[in-house]
Amino acid sequence: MAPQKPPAPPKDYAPHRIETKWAREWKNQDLYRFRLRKGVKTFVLDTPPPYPSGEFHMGNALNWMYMDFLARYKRMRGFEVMFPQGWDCHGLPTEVQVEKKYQIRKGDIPKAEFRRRCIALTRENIRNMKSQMQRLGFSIDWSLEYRTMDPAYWGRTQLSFIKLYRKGLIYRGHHPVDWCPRCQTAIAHAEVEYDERESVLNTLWFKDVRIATTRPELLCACVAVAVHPEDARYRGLVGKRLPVPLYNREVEVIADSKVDPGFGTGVVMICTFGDRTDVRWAQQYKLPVIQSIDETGHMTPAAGPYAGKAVGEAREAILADLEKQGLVAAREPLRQSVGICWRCKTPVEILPKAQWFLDVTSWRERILREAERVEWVPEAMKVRLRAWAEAMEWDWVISRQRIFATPIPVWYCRGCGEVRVAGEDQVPLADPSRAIPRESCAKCGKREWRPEEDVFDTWMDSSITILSHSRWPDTKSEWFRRTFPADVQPNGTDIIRTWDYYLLVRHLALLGRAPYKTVLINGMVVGPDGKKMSKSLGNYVTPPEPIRKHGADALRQWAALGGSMGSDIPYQEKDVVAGARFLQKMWNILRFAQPHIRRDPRAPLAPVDRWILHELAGLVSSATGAMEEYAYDRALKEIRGFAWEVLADEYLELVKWRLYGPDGPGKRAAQHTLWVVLDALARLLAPFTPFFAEEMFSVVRPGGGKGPASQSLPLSLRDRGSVHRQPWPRVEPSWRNPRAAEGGRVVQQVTAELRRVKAERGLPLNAPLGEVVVHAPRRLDVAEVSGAARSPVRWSPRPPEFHSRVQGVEPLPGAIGPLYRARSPRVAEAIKAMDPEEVARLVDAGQPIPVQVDGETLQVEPRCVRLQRETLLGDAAVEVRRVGEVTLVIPK
RNA sequence: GGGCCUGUGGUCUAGCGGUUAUGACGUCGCCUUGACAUGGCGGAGAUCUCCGGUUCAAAUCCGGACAGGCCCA
Repeated sequence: MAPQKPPAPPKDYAPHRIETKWAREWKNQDLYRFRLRKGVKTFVLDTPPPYPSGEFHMGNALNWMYMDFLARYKRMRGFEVMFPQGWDCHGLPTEVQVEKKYQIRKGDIPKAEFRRRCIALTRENIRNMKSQMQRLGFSIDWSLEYRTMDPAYWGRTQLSFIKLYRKGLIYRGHHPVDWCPRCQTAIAHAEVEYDERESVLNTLWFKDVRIATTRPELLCACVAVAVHPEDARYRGLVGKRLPVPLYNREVEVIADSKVDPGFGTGVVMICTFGDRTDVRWAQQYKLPVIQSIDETGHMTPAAGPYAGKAVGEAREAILADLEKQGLVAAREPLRQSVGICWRCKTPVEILPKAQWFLDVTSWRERILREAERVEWVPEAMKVRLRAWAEAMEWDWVISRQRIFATPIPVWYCRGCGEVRVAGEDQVPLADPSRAIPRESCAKCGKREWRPEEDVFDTWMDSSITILSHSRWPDTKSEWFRRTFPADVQPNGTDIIRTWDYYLLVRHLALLGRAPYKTVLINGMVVGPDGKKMSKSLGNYVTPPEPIRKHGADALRQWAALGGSMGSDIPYQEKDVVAGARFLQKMWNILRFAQPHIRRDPRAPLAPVDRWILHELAGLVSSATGAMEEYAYDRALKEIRGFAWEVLADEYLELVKWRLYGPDGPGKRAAQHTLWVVLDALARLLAPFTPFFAEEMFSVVRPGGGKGPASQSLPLSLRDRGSVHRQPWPRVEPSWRNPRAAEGGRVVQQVTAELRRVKAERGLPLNAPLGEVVVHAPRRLDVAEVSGAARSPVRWSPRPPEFHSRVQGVEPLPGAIGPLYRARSPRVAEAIKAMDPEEVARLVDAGQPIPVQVDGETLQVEPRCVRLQRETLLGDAAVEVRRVGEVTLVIPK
């Protein structure tokens, strides 16, 4: 069959058609499958599993786009890349969604049924999010997909619990915990948010002492009163006992320097527990603990007549009674920050509860030391983790009172309360109540066991993701050795104190080593107004909208160019539009080039060909450097700049005359050079605009990996190979040729200048100018300039026939400073004061310039100055232009 | 209240010891030239938040002030 050219591409780039086409092809090819291969280095990303809320938001998108740039780049650099994807399924938000959807409370139906509904909803949400992720073109290996709600996954959560328990790092204890009365569960310190709320500061009479409190309902739990030890007003008070109003009790007055004498009256009551300071004081002074609030946020019998009332009601009732007895001295509004539940925004209470804990406080130093050894990008983010780890004063509460979560595999002896933890061979254990041990209690001999009803904190699941995909606990296998620890842990600034911290703690406890080598931290997406994106502010945009309007490749460019790694990125549609325009420009370049490109390595290159290859070499090395530093903004900016300004605006204009001209060495050189440049560009663009790059690659190499362009029928992706399986461009030695490149650069500069002259004269680009005389010290490729400018050109080595006058001398601080240090300003002044003609004479002769400074004569080297020359017109019939060392004379 | 980060043309942003201070969007003028008017050429527009200091030299380093953001209390 005769060779046949592929049909000409349509005029407008249609991102949807192209992107969906390649997405489909890639899916069929299983392009991103991770395999262990002999002699091929692995590169592992441990990706944070998103919570399947049903919506993949812009912040997720930014995070994953960074991961994808990295994964694609590393793959092209020859690594076998593991880019897994998982889902952090368990958790309160899903329980709340299910309650809403079915109009029930979770206690209304059997737990197993409730769980089934949670699973069904999660599946649906995952489906939605997954399709959004696929539309963005992430090179995820979906065969590694995991869900924390699958037994294969949460079995590992249980196994890790068992192992840590045996190591003595997990214990059950009776500790104050943060408790959400609405969700009726303990929550971790990291799950407590703070919110400024309006409340009332009440000043109450404790006999003749006034005490300020925002929570009078805690009077029944008041166990002491505290003042600052140096507060002169209360010196006599310390050690005395004061009666608690309404309750027939007396408490001691203690002195502690943590009391702020400026707050209220300088006297505070200590209640178990109003806040974290109360917890500290109760421990320090061994105060009794009175639990006044129950799990549902109602007063306990300890509150006496107020028992059973909700906290808010109790507060009002107590205040009313205090007023009646004249015990309220003052009431004033107060703005204070209140700890609230991250999920439902209900103020949290601190309650003493029996819970499971993971020890993190006793080996804090070790955690800090390991964090120090990890590479943080950007570096400053390390401080956040360190500060968080240092401030950790409570152990991590790992038990929760929820339904949709991993069960804690434990039973308690009904006789003596002895704890029995499941054996490693019993996991995954779906329901401890259906697997009651048959053995009798080793301690008391009784054979009745009460199953644990609590479940694990979701972070217990999600902080072992990497163990799931490195197939722990089989730590001996090659698979494990080559996939653990992860090379990069990418995530946002917002989850450093949770995700990065828990991952570190967990793996240090379990395996004695950090689970990642590098932590890559991205900033948050903010709205166009610079504020955090939120639905209530009306600046909330989700990826499908810009994708529908401009395509995924355009949105990906916004992510890459938005700013440097770690900085917050404003979402602005105009940036996405700019990305779409770039692709349209590239598309036009490609449409122009397609009939011309042809691989022909033996064609003798012209100076401009040398020049663009030299520029390409510079682009490849700086883009590579930027990619290595995760500086995606810099890399893409340079690639785009090269394609638009160097290739399209300059090179194409320079070689059109050759490409349109008759066949010959010059034409073939241009065809080949164009092919080389486009082939490299397709690969450079691949990490950022994977869909477009694939399309471009299919145009550049329709006939397969090495084959020349436009010489055979287009092959399928399978036969040709994907651009995403190609090596990242490297600088070919033949591209580096500074001397030849310099000749080409002069041609480019001269031609650009002539183009400017035409533009200024209102002439079309292809209009002739009349004979142009180019005065240049080095021989010039006249044919090239002449061809590109469509004008006769003559080269003359002699300086032009006009006189050039030296206008001034500019001292160069960069050369003078290091040589003359403190005298530099005076040296520069003295040079400026000299006769420019005289300086020019010396400089032209290559002789040092004698400069008088501080009564001394310095011999200043010519390289310390730059001459400013002015060319004088001989007669008015010509226009004179200077470009570097070159002078152009153009007929008017 | 504490820690960290950031203040660069109208807007967003790069640069982080000697640059004519980058680019994008916007803006103004000229130009339909055989890939592209979603384009080309040219222009206007920045005392690099302010005040001190270090240095021959500071947008860049140090201190302080002011403003914003994030995280924590």
